[in-house]
Formats: sequence, C-alpha cells, structure tokens
Amino acid sequence: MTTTDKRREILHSALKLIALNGFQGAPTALIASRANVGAGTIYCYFESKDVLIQTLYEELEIRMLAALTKGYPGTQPLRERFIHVGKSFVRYCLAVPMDFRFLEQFHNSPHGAAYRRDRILGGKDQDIIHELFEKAQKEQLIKDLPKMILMNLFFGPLLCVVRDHVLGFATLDEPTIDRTVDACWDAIRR
Amino acid sequence: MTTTDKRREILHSALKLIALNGFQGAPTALIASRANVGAGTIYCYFESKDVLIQTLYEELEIRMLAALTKGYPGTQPLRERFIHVGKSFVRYCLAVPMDFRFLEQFHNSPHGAAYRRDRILGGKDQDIIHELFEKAQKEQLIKDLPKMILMNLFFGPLLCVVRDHVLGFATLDEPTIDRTVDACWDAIRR
DNA sequence: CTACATTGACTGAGCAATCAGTCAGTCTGG
DNA sequence: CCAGACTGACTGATTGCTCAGTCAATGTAG
Repeated sequence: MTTTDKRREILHSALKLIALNGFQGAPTALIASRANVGAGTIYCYFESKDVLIQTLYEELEIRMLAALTKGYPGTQPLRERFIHVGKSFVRYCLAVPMDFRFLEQFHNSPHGAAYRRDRILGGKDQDIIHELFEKAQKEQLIKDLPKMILMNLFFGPLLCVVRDHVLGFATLDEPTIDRTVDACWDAIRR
Repeated sequence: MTTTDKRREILHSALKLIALNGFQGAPTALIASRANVGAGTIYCYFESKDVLIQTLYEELEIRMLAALTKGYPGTQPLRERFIHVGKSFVRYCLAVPMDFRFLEQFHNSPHGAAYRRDRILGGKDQDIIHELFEKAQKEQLIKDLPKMILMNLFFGPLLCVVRDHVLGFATLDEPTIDRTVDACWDAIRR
C-alpha cells in the first residue's frame, strides 16, 4: 500500500463515519482503525482532526461544483440552465449520499458557519451559479429580490427534498425530481 | 427562588448555550453555572442531559406551533392561509432567534433524526399545517406532488432565509419577507 | 428535629494528540 | 554482491484533558 493510498483510506473512512454518525461519532481512533492504519498515522497526513475535516470538505465541494458544471448548457436559454443546475444538483447528491450527508454535517457545525462567513464577507462567492442568477436578474427573467434569497428559493427546497430522501423519509424518482425542479423555477421566475 | 424558577433558569441557560455554541459547546457544568445552580441540581429536574434537551425541544415546538396557529384565517381562501402561515413562521423565528437556532441544532443532530423518524413513520404528523396542504391538494389549488415535497417547497426557502438572517449573512425587512413568502406560494401553486 | 432540596468535589469514561519505538526499504563501503 | 548502517513512514500505548453523571455533605423550610 502506497503512501497516497493511506491518505485516501483515512479520508474515506472519516467521510463515512462522519456522514453516518456525525463529528461526535467519529473519534480519531475509529477513523484510524477503519482505515487499517495506526492512530498516529492520521497525524502524518493531517495537522489535526480539524484540518482533516477541512481538507475533506474542500475536496467534496470541488467535486460537487464540477458535477453542477458538467454538461452546463451555456448557450441555451437561461431557464434551461437553471433547470440543468437544479437537476444536476439533485442527481449528484442522490448518487453520492455519503458526500451529501458529510456536507450537511459540515454546514451545520461551527466549521461550516465560519467557512461560510469567510466566503460571503470575503466576497469569494463567484462561480457559474452566481453568474447565472445575476444574468437572469439583469434580463428581468427572475424576481427582483436579493440574490441570496433567490438562491435559497431555488436550492432550499432541493436541499430539503434530498435530505428527506437520503434519510429515508421520502423517495424520489426521476419524474418527481423533474417536477420539483420545475416548481423551484416557478418560485424565482417573474 | 422557587423550585420552578430553578427549572426555568436551567432550561433557559441550556437554550442559550446550545443555540450559540451547539451541543458541543454546552457542557452541563456551564449550563448549571450560568443558571446560578449547582452542577447536580440539573439532575434533580432532568434524568439526563438528553432528557433536558428533549424537554426543551418539545416546549419550543409547542410554542412555535402556537405562533403559526395564532390569528389563523380559517375562513379566508386557502392561499391567504398559506401566506399567513409562511409570514407567521418567518416573523416568529426572527422574534426568537435563540429558539430558532436551538431548533436547528436539534434537527441537525441524532436527536432530531430519531425524533423525526418517530413522527413520520409513526403517522403522528397531523396538525393544522398538514390539513392545509391536504385540503389545497384536494381542491387542486396546488401542484400534484407528494405532500412532503410540497411542504419542503414552501418551508424550505423560508428556513434557509431565516437562517441566513439569524447568522448575519443577510437582512430581512417586512416587504422582503412578504415577497419571499409570495414566491414560496408560486412554487406550490398550480 | 426532620425531610427534602441543593451543592460541588469527585469519578470513570472517552477523547485528541503525542512520541518512543519498530521495521521494511534504501543506501554505502568493502 | 552483500552485510551492516541508516532512514522515515508507521504504530499504538500513553498522556492530559473534558465531560456527564454521582453522592456525601450542607443548607433550609416547616
């Protein structure tokens, strides 16, 4: 087993434990043993448990953004772009439920709040999705509300619906996903 | 200070600490000292920390449901009832941000998942809000989607928007609240 | 004085992080 | 080609700390 394998095993085992049991239910000793690695090995690769978690978060966020961007219909009408992003978001989350649960745990923790504060107050929020909302607003296709509210109107329900599915409270099939994303568009369109 | 006062002080101090710092950041020793009470006194009133948290949750949930029900326009058109519930929800959460933060912490914890599972699978979910969605669906005023998805479409964005306000990422004024709730109605209406 | 409420030092469990030690793999001098 | 020195990735018992919960001692109301 190479050095990189161990690092990957540690990240994977941490992801799984945190997704299933929360930060509480993922002691370093358990992360190590599930990764078939000594307790100290974690600290060869990561300065602290916090750094491990932060690293994991950043990797998952990059993968998520890539999934939303993949196949992005940049030339089609804006409405189609919103629908694409919404569906991609739901499908990606359902495809990697562990990643989704981890991201949720992270967001609802002191880590998450701090991270978000940095991003928003640091003006670092600038990606394809922010662009999309700004353009649609300029073209008066969507309601005249603060961008953050529009984003919550669109993604808020999707987040809730995916959570309910992943936790086993509901079941999402393809047609239901499509119609839910359409409903989110109804919320923001003029 | 009477017996009841101490109980209330303990609950209040726990609420505040958990809302601000999460379950992690609310050790029983600190809850007790902030309540001007000995560490053992908590256990005169509550079997365990878990029971204390559960009790607190149930009290807050009752208050919240009361706030949504207050002034409920049971005779007006269904749309107006939705708007009333939506606005009441947002206003109440903004009025008691600590309660809101606590409820969020609770929902995003093992406690919350277990509680929710009991409610949903036990078929205990039957209140004025569920009634409202069912009636609107029977009258074909709202979309033909599973009730749980409709509820997420309506309340999901409100939850997100209130969270952003309470965490200081955004500011909600009255007109914005009104227009956001209207947008949530657009999401579910036919 | 009695019965009960309250206290806070204490206990044992569980935690993140450490570090002295191990050993497979690599290098070096003969 | 090989024996012996060396390296550093890896290990896991240990450390120091925090926490929920306990209980003997103390306070207090009737």
